[in-house]
Amino acid sequence: MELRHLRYFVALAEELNFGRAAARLHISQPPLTRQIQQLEEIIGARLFLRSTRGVELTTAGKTLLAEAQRILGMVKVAEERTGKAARGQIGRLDVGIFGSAILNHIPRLLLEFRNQYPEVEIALYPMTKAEQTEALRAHQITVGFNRHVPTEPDIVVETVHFEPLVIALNRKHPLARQKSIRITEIVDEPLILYPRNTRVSFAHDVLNLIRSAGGVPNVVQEVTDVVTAIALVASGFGICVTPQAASSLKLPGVIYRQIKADPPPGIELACLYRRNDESPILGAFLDIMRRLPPA
Amino acid sequence: MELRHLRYFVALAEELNFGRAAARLHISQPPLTRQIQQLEEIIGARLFLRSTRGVELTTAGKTLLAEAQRILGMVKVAEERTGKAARGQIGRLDVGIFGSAILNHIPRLLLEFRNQYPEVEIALYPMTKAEQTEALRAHQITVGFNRHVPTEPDIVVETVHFEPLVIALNRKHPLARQKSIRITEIVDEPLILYPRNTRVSFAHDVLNLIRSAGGVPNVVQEVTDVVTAIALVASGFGICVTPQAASSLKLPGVIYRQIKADPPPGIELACLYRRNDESPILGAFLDIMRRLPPA
DNA sequence: TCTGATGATACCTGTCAGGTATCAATCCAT
DNA sequence: ATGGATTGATACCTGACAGGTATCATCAGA
Repeated sequence: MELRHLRYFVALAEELNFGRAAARLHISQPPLTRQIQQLEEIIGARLFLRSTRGVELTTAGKTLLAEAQRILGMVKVAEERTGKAARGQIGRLDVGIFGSAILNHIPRLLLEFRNQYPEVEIALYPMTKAEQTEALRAHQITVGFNRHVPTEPDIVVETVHFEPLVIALNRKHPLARQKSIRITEIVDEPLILYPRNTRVSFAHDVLNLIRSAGGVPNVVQEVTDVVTAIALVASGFGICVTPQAASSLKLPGVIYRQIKADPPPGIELACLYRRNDESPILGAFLDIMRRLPPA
Repeated sequence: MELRHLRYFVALAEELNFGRAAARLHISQPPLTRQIQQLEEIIGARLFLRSTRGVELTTAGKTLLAEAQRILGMVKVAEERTGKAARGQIGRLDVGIFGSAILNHIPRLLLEFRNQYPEVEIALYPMTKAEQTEALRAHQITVGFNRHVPTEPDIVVETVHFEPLVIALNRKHPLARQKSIRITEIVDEPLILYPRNTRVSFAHDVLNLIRSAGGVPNVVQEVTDVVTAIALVASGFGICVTPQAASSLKLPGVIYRQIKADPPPGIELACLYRRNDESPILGAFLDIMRRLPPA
């Protein structure tokens, strides 16, 4: 049996007249007669009762009509869905995220993707950087987000977003009068380090920055969250280096200053995916990611 | 798109190798290559990633695979179901029944039909004889059962079952010594008539029998149910003419005797259906009905 | 009885599915 | 490196068959 048989059958079942059905199918009447006869032979049952003033469905014909309409509908849906899948408009995007990475750029990105591809399901999996690489290789996730930038041959690492670091300091601090501050100017300053006890974070970058400027980090306090860190700055405990996003946290007595350096120190949010991944959903996602304007 | 495309696609998606898939389909490899290319053109999307050591499904291909398998499954089911419908193995049989008619032959018949055609749903509608004819014409029922035998040009009436009438009488009655009794012998006997107040019943037949034998019915009591009638016979009120089925009701002092006549008087259970009804379910039902041995 | 509508049949033709032969690309064993 | 084996793609031919035209048989209705 071929879909042609079903298409012809449905047309005839709806018109109940060979001539009209044939016209609707843009063929002549004899081929339609033959195809219907053939279908009846394939099924092994008479589907129509013919008379000189039209045709009528048999019980078997009525049964097949319902089935045929469902099948033809499914074929249409299958064509559309397959096309959509090819264009990345349906399916699922599995995203590996690394804890705090979700706080900055990513929500906007996912929101934009969801708006443009509403039929793509987005699944988020919190996992470490090592787990992300592994999960990518095992096809458990399609993209991973991470701050770190490792280099693996089969995994592409693409920078999504660069967020400069800023220095938070008390308004009474002498350096507060400057628009921007050099790292060398703060090497001896009492430092509030955040976050603490986290395996990989920009805290390491901050310490390295100071060391490479020839200083010895003078950590007076380690805290787990950025709010506490800034509160300590407000109280005059010391200064704190944070991502720029934290500067939206306005506490009395705290001001934020850019770091004067070339290139400016900052943290990079990177996106990881398989080098040979041809998935149209990934393509669509990367496309949006690359086009998304910075906040 | 044709089912051929889907069949070939599924074979290739499962084998992931043109040569093997072609062998499975009993065709050679080049036509398969061409049909798959054609399908990709119809869908407007690449379905396979080819390499020199086999093929791999794309995202679109994976989507289509699921759809195609469902569609091909449905086609198979549609063929089977249509064939079954043609053979009367699925569908519904709507039966009109007339009150007490259900008590005798019909349960056995319906049970036998259900055993042979378990996938046919049986619906019973109690209705009068007039309603049955009407319901048949309106295609609300497929068969009706009735005691009466009207003659309508478009409705076929077929006798299902003939049940002889028997005479119930007290063991002390003089006629009780005979094996069988003539109608002429009971024309003057006190008669217990049952059922009463029923529009169409064998009670009329009983009265007509007596009248045509030259008697005047001597009705001493009318009762609504057969148990009361037989109880009155046991008490010696009179005799009663009942369908043979009632003789299973054994009360002390009551004996049943056949009626000697040619043809023997009795009641006919008839089956009604539309003369032009070609429904295979009806055909199957009538077939079973005609073959069913008497109780 | 004639007419117009219906579906079926006979026969022709062009398309296309499927065949064979062969190629190009890649991998693997030597 | 290199030849053989394996993969999918291409070129070209052929036969089956879908679809065309012409026509028939049947039957309802005027």
